[in-house]
Amino acid sequence: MTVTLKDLAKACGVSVGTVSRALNDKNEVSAETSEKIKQLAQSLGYVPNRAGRALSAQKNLSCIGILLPSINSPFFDDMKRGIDEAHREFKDLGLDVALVEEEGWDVDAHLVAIDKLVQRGCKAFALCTVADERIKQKINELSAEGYPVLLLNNNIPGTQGVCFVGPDYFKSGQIAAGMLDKCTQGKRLELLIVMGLKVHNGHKQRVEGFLAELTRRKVDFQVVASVEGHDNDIITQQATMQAFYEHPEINTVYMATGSGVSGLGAAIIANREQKRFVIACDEIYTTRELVKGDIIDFVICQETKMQGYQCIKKLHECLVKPRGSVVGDYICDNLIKIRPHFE
Amino acid sequence: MTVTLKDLAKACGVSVGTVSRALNDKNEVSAETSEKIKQLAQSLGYVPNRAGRALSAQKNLSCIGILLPSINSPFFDDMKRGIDEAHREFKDLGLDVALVEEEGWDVDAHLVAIDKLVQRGCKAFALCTVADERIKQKINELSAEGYPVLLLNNNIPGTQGVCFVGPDYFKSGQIAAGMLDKCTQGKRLELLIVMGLKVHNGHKQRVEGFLAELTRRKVDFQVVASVEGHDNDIITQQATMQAFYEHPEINTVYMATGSGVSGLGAAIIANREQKRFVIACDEIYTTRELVKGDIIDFVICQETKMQGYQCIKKLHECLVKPRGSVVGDYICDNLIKIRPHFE
DNA sequence: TTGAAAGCGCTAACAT
DNA sequence: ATGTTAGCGCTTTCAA
Repeated sequence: MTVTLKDLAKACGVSVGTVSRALNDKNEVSAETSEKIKQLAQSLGYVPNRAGRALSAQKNLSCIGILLPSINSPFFDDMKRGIDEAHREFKDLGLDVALVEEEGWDVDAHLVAIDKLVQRGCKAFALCTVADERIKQKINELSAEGYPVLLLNNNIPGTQGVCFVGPDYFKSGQIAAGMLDKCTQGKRLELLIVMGLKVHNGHKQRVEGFLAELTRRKVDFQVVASVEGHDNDIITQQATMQAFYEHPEINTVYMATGSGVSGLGAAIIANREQKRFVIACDEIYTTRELVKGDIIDFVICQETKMQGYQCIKKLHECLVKPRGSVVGDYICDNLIKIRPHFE
Repeated sequence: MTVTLKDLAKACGVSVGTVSRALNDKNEVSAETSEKIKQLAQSLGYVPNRAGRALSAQKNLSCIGILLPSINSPFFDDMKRGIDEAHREFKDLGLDVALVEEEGWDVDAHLVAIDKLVQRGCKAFALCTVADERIKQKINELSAEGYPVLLLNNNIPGTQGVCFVGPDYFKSGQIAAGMLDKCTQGKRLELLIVMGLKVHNGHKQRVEGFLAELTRRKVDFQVVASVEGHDNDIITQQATMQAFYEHPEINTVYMATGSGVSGLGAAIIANREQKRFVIACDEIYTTRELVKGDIIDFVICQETKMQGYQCIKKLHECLVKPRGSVVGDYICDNLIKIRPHFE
């Protein structure tokens, strides 16, 4: 049979209350007994029972706070679906979820949003935000106070005691390059690269991975133009059309961001007489339609829904597990999708 | 606050015991009260609390029985990892798992294995087996007795009251064809198709999807040869080499099964002077190595680990939910993987 | 600093 | 057919 608190209590000659307190680092227990109990728990292979804990926690259930820059951004739809699903699943395990949505990546707005979550009494945080100094500081503060903080989708180097749930952007770029190499064997590539937001590390890393892999594979290529779409449809369309106009030799397009893809689509369609190979990133409704219409050749997707699901699962783990135990990153897969995927 | 049994009891003017019995269809409660209680539960949006139920069930926890033809088949390694993970996660929710492994797809052996699981007292079943009449009958028997039966990886049409966890094989073939079309634009394809086992529906469906999609896309192709590898490395190698010998014009290979891929690899390497485009299925160690070595161009994978995880999650749902509620299929994704995925 | 005990939601055994 | 109650593993008050 599995080891319970009661077993430990009996074995140690103390009460269950004391064992519980020792294992949860409540500071009302003597260092000596605490040590003895922990050692015993270790050697007997004690694993806390989630059901018991959940039931007990039911009275004052703990809340996870999530920040998403998801307003007017269909990219986050699937992620929210994943969050909802996990929310439903973990509710009866004593967990609640508070979601705050922002429009875009404004640092001040994000700081306010985080404070809002704190004020709501959240006990753990999943943040999809940017690598800004003040944000970093806020994260480290929360972390120092003992709150688990998880970075969602966009990693922020230089932050403490957190884990990351999101894709490997560099590899995403490498995979795009690998596909291109397979599909255009030998042909010289005249490239247009469409970048997204400057504040988003991932978009940059994708381009780096993309170029690194093209180079490593000795693909014959040249970056003819590189434009910034600012994750905006109109800007993306204009910038792309101008690039096509100035550099009609462009025969390949790599778009390193998911947002603004409608603009890309419009630009390609307007220049349809010239056949170009087009790679996009991330799966939203528009992208699917463009792939189905053979405007985009393939998409490198991230498992967005899974990210939403996992960030809750991970934080639940943090809250349930004994304090200080490591919770690893969840690096999701880069999925290549082509037309049959969407039909 | 969430609705509990106690709330329902109070609202109905009966005891919690009666409510519990009514909701779980124990036949010791009058049809009348039962109906009333169920209606109220519905309208109040009662959702049973997993933690409470799990804790209560802890005394006599229910066991899930799994049958896998996994002996000497690395394809199932990841699936077993997924099963282990889910097993660990659901243990403290009152669930146990019994795994019976077989070598290959022998009907008699599988029937014996299923009986073994029944004798062990399993309350739900996940079966990776074949579409044989006796097997179907056995499944329908179990189902009729009220046991949830889930078909894992290989669906069996004509079975009752079950759900399926596995890939869309037809689409897998379509995707292979789509990729081929993208990568070999315009070139005429002289095809070798390597089939797997006759008893496995999936392999057949892959080939069907593959040919259907090539045709739909008006790809210029011809199936020069089609061999059976019987999921065996030696046979696959010999058959492939002979096909290469008899039809040196073969410039494309589609292997619709995961097992026997070492044999395919050996055959390709032995004929390396002729460049051929090679598509394989399913991800095992050997496949990864062959992709890294540029012997295989890309692989269409199924989410094997996820299948292992989900079959337990689904069956847990079946056991926990009120009897008769529908549990949908889990159709996993077809993942295209190329070299950067494995590096 | 520790022990004792209540209670979280649910099921099953026992009592009526 | 229905009510009552013990107990699953855990946390957290309340006493000591």
